[in-house]
Amino acid sequence: MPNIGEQHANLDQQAYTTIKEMITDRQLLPGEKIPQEKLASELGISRTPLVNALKFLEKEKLVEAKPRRGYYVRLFTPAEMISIFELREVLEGLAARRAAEKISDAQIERLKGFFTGFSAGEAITDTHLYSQQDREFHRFITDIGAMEFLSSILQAYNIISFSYQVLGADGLVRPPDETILEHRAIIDAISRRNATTAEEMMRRHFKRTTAYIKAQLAAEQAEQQRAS
Amino acid sequence: MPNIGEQHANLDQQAYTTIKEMITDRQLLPGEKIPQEKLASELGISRTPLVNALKFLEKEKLVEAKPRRGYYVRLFTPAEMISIFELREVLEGLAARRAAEKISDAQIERLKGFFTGFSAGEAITDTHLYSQQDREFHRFITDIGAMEFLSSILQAYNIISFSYQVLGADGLVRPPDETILEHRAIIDAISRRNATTAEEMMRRHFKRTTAYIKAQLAAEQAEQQRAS
DNA sequence: TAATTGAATTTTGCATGCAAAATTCATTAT
DNA sequence: ATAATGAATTTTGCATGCAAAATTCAATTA
Repeated sequence: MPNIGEQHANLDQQAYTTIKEMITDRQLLPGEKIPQEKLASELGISRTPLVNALKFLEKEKLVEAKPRRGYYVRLFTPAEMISIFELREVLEGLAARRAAEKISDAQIERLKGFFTGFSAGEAITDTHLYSQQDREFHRFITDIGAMEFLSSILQAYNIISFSYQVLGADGLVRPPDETILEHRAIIDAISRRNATTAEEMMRRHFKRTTAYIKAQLAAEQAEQQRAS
Repeated sequence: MPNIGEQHANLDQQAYTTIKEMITDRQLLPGEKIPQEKLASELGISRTPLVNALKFLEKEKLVEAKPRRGYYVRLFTPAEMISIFELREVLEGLAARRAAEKISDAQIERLKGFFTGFSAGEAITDTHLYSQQDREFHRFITDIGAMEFLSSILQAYNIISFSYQVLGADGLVRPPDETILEHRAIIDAISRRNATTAEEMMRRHFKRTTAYIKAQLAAEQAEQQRAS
């Protein structure tokens, strides 16, 4: 579900998607100035749709406009990273609640299929696969539970994908052995169509992640203090 | 806190604000086509910033773009109206929780000043005043509690102001005698800096409003059914 | 009279032009 | 050598131009 010009392939949308990818793929780095003329000609378009795309990305906080000085790729602050997870807590909590209310039998089967590759007692070694399933899992639930506005908020603010900026190389915030139990609890609650518990479990999942990030940031700061 | 080009008065922002007001003030009516050339010259600007503003409003769902056919003022569907209140439930719930954690002594005094004009036992007759305080009340709490992203989401999606489309002439969804107790419970929880209760009370407040709207819509539909 | 066709007009989507602001770079002064 | 000045260049913010698409409207036909 694209979030600006729906489907009709206009150049704004095209530029928007491309630049967004360039930022997520780290082709454009935080702090870097975005060269309008250059990028436009690279994309084979004029400055007009390029600038439109940048204006959208500005609203999503992916770039920063410095008036009369151009657009710069933005770096999220620790406070913002925490905010993103606090928002995901309540928004995905809502999505989980609604998913439990709306889910079909077929979708329950697919939901139960997540994380089956990882057996209960054993330590999880394939963190790459786990990370991938993690994202798909959250997306699956929000796709089912999200109604008007919710999905576009989660997408427009790039909350889901950009949450993954605090992550380790494997693309995970917390170790899989810790999160898999929470994921299973969410799957269980939604499968039983228990809306209240589903929301509760999703929120608990994010609360723990938020706490983890806060602790990590505190540790980092202490480290920096010590180094100076 | 404006939500596009921060403060530096650019024409995009100016057009954005003006059109938004024209929609809220019902100078532009739902379904109506927005005449670009005409509006631009009325605002004394060219089509460029005007169209930019429309693109932003499209993302906020206030207008709808029909490719190659122009922009139209949008009408919210009943399903969307309900979604808006469900989102406010979780978002303002989060804001209330954070407000309880962050609020200063001076702010507590101001918070306690809300709805003091309405005495406990008596029926509320000045619905206009109540409606105004209602909005200010919610805004006060979100201003205190909102962190990065939250305020811009609440604003960008126009959730607060546009929730007031289902309203009666007085600008209220539910009768004041019903909501004032809930408002007082929220004030109380935040003043006691009880974050959990504050969130709980705010959510309960919205849950009831959502239920009320759903009931009203169901009644309206039954009415229409009967008429045909 | 109502429906159909097509030419004239309007409007959209995007590129380009242009002045004002910002930046760069060479020159001069300290 | 570093700092200060200002001219040349680049870049931004917005208006305007233009082709393609859509709409309007008059003329024609059924």
